[in-house]
Amino acid sequence: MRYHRSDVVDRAIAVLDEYGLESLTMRRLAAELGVQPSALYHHVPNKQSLLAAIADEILARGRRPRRAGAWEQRVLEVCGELRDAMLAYRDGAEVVVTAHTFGLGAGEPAEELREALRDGGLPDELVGVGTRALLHLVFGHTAEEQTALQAASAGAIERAPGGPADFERGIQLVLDGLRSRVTG
Amino acid sequence: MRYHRSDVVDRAIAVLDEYGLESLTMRRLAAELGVQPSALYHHVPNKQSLLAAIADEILARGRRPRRAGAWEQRVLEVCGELRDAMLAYRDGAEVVVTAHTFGLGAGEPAEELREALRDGGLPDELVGVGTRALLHLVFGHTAEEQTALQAASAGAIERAPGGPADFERGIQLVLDGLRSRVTG
DNA sequence: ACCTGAACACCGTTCAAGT
DNA sequence: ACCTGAACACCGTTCAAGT
Repeated sequence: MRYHRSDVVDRAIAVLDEYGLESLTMRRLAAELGVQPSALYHHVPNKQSLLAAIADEILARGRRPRRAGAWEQRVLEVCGELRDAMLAYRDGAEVVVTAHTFGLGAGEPAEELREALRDGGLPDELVGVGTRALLHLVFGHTAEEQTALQAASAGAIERAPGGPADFERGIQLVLDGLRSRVTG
Repeated sequence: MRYHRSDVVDRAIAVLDEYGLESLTMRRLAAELGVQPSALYHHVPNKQSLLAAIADEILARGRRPRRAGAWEQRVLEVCGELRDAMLAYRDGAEVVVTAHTFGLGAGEPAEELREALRDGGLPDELVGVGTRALLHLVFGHTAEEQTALQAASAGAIERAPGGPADFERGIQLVLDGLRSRVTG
């Protein structure tokens, strides 16, 4: 059987979700596809770019139709969508955050946030600062929440610090800061 | 010659700073110390805990005397200290952020931020949300800034999006959000 | 175009044995 | 207590050769 790049990415996400990031090796993925490890390099230049493709696909799968509303509402919607998308797969947050830190992927959601802030009437400079702040909050919170969730489900009964309520409160904090500059 | 745990951590930081995180292997570190790889396991239980110890040490080395001042000033001071500490070593941000995401280390700076927010008269619930938001901002911004800096110095002449000015603006955004709830 | 087979240059970690 | 030597069970990636 012959595979395409998307088959490789899809199967990689399945392996990630079932066995975790540390088990997602090129050799393991190849075995899962019934193929030699070297065959993967016909579909993907290396592991790093495969991980970037996985990150993009995880975010793409989490996309939801946008309900119109005030710009603050749109920001909350985009941030919530990002969080849900990452939490939908085991180690999803780690993969997405790592890819983003190294300048790969997550360009689309950033653009959507940027637009919302522009619609809010913020000066260009604040749009950039605000967008980055929101993304860092979403990524940081979700990564922490996911490791806590996974640790809890693995038996280590820790406190659950995050959750959707704390998540929204953090975003609201930044929104308040932004609002105080457009209303002031 | 016989080593102690702190010698191992110190040498690991030196290797990290000179050759980068991807070159910091147990085998490489052992060679650097003139010792067999297995010898390291007498000083450290595994690589993960070594990385956690490195993260703690990097933050400890960045500690500065605290100048008294308003609580907002103290927050800015702590955040700036964290950023500088991470930027002081190659891949320092990645090591510290990863350790923090997995629930290891960075407990001390979190406590200091928490105290500052309490001194600001914020209700307990906001102290928690605010502290986490500030940490995520600092970690996210610094990680991104460091990869950009290192990519730039490696020849890929990218734009420098971060820098201390953008950093402070992001923190100020959260401070504004917090202030709007204590003054309101 | 896509894949196999075989190799290269590595990893983290364990464990009996030495001093 | 600290270290050696040797092994175990893996990695990512390359490359000539096949179809």
